[in-house]
Amino acid sequence: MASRRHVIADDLRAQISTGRIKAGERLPSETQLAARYTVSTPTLRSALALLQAEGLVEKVHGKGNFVRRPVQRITYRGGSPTPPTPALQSSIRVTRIRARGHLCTLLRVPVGTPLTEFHCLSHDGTSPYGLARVYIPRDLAPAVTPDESPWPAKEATPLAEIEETLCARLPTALEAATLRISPTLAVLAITRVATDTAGRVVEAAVLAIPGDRAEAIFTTHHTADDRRTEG
Amino acid sequence: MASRRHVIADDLRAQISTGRIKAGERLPSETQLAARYTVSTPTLRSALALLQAEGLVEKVHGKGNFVRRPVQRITYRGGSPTPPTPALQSSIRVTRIRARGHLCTLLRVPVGTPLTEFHCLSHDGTSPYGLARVYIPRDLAPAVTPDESPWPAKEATPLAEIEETLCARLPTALEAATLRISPTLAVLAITRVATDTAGRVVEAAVLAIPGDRAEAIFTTHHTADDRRTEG
DNA sequence: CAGTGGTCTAGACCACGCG
DNA sequence: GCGTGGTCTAGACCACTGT
Repeated sequence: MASRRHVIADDLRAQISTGRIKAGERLPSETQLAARYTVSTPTLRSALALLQAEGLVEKVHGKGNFVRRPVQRITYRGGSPTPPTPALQSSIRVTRIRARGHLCTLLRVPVGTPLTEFHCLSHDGTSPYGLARVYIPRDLAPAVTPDESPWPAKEATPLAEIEETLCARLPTALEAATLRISPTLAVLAITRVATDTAGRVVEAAVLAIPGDRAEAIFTTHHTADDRRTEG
Repeated sequence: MASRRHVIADDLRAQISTGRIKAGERLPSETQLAARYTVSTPTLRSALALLQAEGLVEKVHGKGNFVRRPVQRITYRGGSPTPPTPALQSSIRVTRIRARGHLCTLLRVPVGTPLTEFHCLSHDGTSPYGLARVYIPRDLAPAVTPDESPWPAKEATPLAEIEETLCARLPTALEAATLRISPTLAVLAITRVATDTAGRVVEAAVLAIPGDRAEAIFTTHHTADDRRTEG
């Protein structure tokens, strides 16, 4: 029942949580740990893989295994048209692209429609923790440049509805690399589509947040007359 | 860049998606596959582990590796006090427990408060796919028995607000076993807390849905005066 | 360069499912 | 009992990071 790797993982987890191995610190090398626990290196590595999947340990090739700092939890608040984490450092890259494939479905536009893409990576100090790709039809966001407010004002088109679809999935190779997480650590993926009163999609956003530090909160108010709209 | 396991996984994935290996079918044994791809068994197993994590293949000890049937996607609709998947077979177990630990925080009740627990496992035919644990203070759900409607009527206490918190995490050992998913496949975890107009928590639910087949949708309607009702 | 993790091998033995 | 997957070993060699 209790395989060696679980015993080792439990022991290391305990050492981390009790502070015997502090956050940010490097673990002994895999060879040393394997010797200490008298197991082969593949076995020890599989134990570390468990801690990786939990987001507790980060492996850095050529350097070692490091205890991850207890990251502050990222809270995504649903129902808001504004960026998920407004008061955050983030590097934004703006590109002009044309709609194709899945984006056409999301934005309900024909293939080739000019779009503005915001590729946004949120940081907390050195560690990245949020990846957002926002797509806006260019005719609705006329002249957005990196110098201006990166999040285009939407007052011009009154917002009618925001639909957010969430799922848990493994990160793509690109997402794992960008967010510096293990490819085995699931991300919380949020697809947000905002439509205006005319039924046009004014914004589609695809967000990926590491599962170990993200949570999304949705609050639904029910009025006294029990108007059960929604779904 | 392209490690052997990825090449093998890509090949098997292609064979599955093109239908050369059909859903429900058993793959050749790991020994056979290892021979076919001229790799060692651990390498082949690590390739299968990738497909497992994607939810494409299910391993059954002593029997073999099976291609999972393309499960219909489970859609959880946010903002509703009713069970997430109403028209579904589900086995419900009702227990009377007393609040402790995390439940006290969730339900905002002191330790020892009598609760009714609904342990609910939703099925689609033979395969389980949703695990829900619903907790209700017993004084608010006076006489609920398995024979009655399992979901207590809430008309007595007008609902004011529902807060749903979502995160992506690995399943607990119990969840993985109950849902028959690999422990490496993330679940979408939803914690739903419903409060009535008096501010009391009338229901707290903890749901776990396999990440490969679940998505949660939240719709937010914005009225002209930008009043943030729910959805 | 030395030290680290990344990948892979060719076996071994154990645990499970089924006839 | 036999075939299956589950776990583990004791190495090997490659790739990356620092000095």
